[in-house]
Amino acid sequence: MAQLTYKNNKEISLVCREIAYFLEMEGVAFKPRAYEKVAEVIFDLSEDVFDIYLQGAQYQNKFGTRQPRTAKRLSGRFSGSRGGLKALESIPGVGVSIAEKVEEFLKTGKIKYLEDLKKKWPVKIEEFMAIEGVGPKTVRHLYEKLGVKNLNDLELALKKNKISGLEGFGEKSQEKILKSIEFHKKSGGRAVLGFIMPEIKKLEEKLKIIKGVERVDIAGSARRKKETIGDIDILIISKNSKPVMDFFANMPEVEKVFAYGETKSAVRLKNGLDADLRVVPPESYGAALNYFTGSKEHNIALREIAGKKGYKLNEYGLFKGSKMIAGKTEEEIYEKLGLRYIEPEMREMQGEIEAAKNGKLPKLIGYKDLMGDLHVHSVWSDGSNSIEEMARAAIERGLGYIVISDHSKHLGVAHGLDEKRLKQQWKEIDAVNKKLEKEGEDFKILKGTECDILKDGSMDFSDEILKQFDVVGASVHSSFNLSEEEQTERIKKAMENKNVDILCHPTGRIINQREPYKVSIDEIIKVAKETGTILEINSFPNRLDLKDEYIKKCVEAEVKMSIGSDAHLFSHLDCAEYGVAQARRGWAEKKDIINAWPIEKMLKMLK
DNA sequence: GCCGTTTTCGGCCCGACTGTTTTCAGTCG
Repeated sequence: MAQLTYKNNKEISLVCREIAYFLEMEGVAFKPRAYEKVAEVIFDLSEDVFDIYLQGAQYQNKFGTRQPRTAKRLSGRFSGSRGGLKALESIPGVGVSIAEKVEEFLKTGKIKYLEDLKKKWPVKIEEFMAIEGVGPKTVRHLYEKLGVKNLNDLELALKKNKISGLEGFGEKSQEKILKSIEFHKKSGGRAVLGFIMPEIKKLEEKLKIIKGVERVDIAGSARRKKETIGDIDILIISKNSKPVMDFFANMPEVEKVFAYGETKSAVRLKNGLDADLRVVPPESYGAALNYFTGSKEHNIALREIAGKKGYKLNEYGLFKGSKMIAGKTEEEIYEKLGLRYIEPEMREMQGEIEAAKNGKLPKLIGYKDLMGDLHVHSVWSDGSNSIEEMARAAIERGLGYIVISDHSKHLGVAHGLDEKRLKQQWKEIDAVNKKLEKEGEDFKILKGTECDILKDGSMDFSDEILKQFDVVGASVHSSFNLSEEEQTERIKKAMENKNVDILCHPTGRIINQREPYKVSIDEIIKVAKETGTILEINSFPNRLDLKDEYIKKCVEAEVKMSIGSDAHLFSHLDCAEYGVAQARRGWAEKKDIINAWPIEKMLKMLK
C-alpha cells in the first residue's frame, strides 16, 4: 500500500462538506445532499475513518448487515473486509464514488475533484457558511458580480454599499449580512447546557403565564440534553398565536428579531443565544415536539420511513393523504411508523432507528434512579460546604449515600489532604454519621478520596492508606501534556492498583476550555474491564467526562460506570442530572451505573 | 451520488419566513 497521510475525521468531513457546498453553488441536484450526509456521518463517527481504511475488520458489525456495493458488484457476494475501499463503503452514505475520493484524500492529501472545483470557484466557501443568512447561491452571486472571494472582500463590499444594488439584493439584505458578520466575529460558539439551563427555565416560566398558552416545552438540543447548545428551541401550544408572538418578540431579553411570523419567530437574546419559537395547535403537539426536538438527521430518517409507508410526516402530524393518522403525541407517531418510542437523548442517528425497529432499544437509566453520589467535595479540600451540610443536602435530594472524596495532598491549590488531616476528617465523618443515625436518617457518608495519579502512574497515597477508604477515586490533575502512550500507561498503572475503585473524569477535558489529554480510550476501557475499575461519568456541566460515545463503548464492553456530581457546593449536587443525561445519551441502563444501586450492592462491585 | 420491505432505476424530507418579488428563490432548522 502506498504511503498514507493521516487525516482525522474532522478533516475528511470538512472536504466532503466543501464539495457539497460547491455543488450546491453550481445548482447541482441531489449530489450536495449526498456529500453533506457523508460529512455528517463521518464527523460523528467514533472510529477513525483512517483506521477503517487500514483495517476495517472489527468495524464491520457496527452497521450490521450493510454490504459494500463494490464487493457485490465485483464478486457477487461479500467476503469480509480488510480495510480499503470496501471498508469505506460500509460507512453509511458512502458509495463507490465517495469512497474513492476519501481514499485519494488519505493517499495524496488532496482530492482532484475538489481541487478542480476550487479552481473554478476560488472562494473561501467554508468561511461564508458560518454567516447566518448567506448560503452557496449567495456566495456564487457575490463572486460573479463583485469578485468577492472571502469574508474580508464581503465586508469591504458591504461597507462600500455595493451589495444593495445587485439584482435580488436590497437594503435589508445588505444590512442583514453585515449584522451577521459582526455577530460572527464576536460570538464564542455554543453554550454549555448546564450553565445556560437556569436562564432557559426562567424564559420557560415567563412564557407559561401568557394568556391562552396551554403548554410550553423546551425542545431542540436542550431536550436531547446535548453537552452544549447553539440555540434555544421553544414550542408552545396555543390556539391563538398572535399574543404569544407579540410577547416573545418584545421581551426585554431580546436584542434582535430575525423572523416574526404567525407560527414561527426567531430572536437573538442579549445573552448571545438565539431562540426560536413555534406555536402550534394542541392536535399537532406530538408531531411538533418531535419535529422541533430533532436531531435534524433523526427527523429526516423518520420522514423517509413515513414516505415509504405512503405517509407524510411534518410538524403538524402524520398524514395518509389528507387524513391525519397521528400527531397528538410523539408515542403514536413512532408507533404508526412501526417503531418503539425513542427517548430524546437517543435521537442522534447512532443506530436508534434500527434498534427501535427491532425492539432492541435499551431501557435507559431514569433521572430519579440515582441512589447515591460518588463524588462530593467538602471544605476539607476545595469545597464550600461542610460534610454535614453536603450530607443534609443529599438527604433533601432523596439520596441514600454520598462519598466524601476530597483531593489528596499533591493537589496543593485545592488544599488537598495529607495523611494527618485525613485521619481528622474520618473522625468527623464518623461523628456526622452517628448524628444522622440518631436522627433516624437512613443515610450513610462513605469515606473516599479523589487521589491524584502522579506523573509516573503511582498514587498520591500509599496502599496502606488507600485500603482504609470505602471508595477510592483516582484522577489526573497534572502533566496533561504527556504523549498518548505515556498518558495511557500512567493511567493504566493507576487502574491496576488493587485499591483504586474509580477512574474520575477519565479524559480530563473541560468543554470550551481545555482539550482532553491524549489517551487511548479503547485501552482504558479494556483495562477497566480486566481490572474491574469503574469509569466515572463526571457530571459537572463543563466536564461531562466520559462523553456519550465513550459511555456507549463502556456499555458495549460491559464496563461499569459511576455518576458523580463533583459537587464543590451543596447546590452542585443537582449537576448529577447532567451526568444521568450524558449516560442516557450513551444508551446506559440502570445496570451499567453502580450508584443507581443500593449501597451494599454498589460496595460489592468495588475492588 | 446513494440507495433498495415500491431493489439496479428513479427517486431523493418538509415547511416557515424573508426579501424582493407579483410567484419565487434562498436559507434555515
